[in-house]
Amino acid sequence: MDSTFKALADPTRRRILALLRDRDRTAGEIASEFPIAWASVSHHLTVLKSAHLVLAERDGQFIRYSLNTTVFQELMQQILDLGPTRKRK
Amino acid sequence: MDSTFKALADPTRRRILALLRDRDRTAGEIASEFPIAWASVSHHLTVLKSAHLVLAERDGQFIRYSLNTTVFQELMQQILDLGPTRKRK
DNA sequence: CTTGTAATTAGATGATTGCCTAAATATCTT
DNA sequence: AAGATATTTAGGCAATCATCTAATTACAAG
Repeated sequence: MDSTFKALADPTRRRILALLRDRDRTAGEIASEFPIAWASVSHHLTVLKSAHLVLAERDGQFIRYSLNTTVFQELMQQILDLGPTRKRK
Repeated sequence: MDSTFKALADPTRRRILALLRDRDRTAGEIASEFPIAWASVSHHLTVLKSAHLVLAERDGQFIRYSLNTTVFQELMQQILDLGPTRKRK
């Protein structure tokens, strides 16, 4: 889970996730939302991919990114485990 | 919220939160759980404090740390906002 | 008010991170 | 096959981070 939290530590990466929340997007669509070089965005996408927070799929000339919904479930559980102790069984 | 996510990015800090989940502890109690220098743990505690994830209170000679429960609520909401779109109202 | 214990702050160092430009790879179009 | 577009990979640089040792602050107890 280390890579997941590390991936979320960067604001650009969190904004990428927010973009993907509504609909899937190509790498270019994502990159054009940021004032940094495409290569840098590509790097961020690699980090998110390694953390399994997003999925990448080639679509012809493009690469389409989407949220990996299942990992968000696990992440939620992790955060719950960090938080204050719940009512005991 | 940047500082919150950054604070969670380090495994030692997440373990500190886990320790505080069950009960409050002094800085020394926390530090003795880790193989690193007390000064390093103190630094981690400062990061957690800056992120408002923990609260510190002096208790005589000691400083007692506890979880800041309210921030965990907000954090949960943040994670929810990053995740896949929920059914629209 | 001096000594001991708890904890933080200061300053330094090596590792990681985020960014860049340039080059490479993959696909589509002609 | 050659050219155009989409995206990633490579190599480098400055900033941030986790850690260390040493010095400092805060309180307690003689």
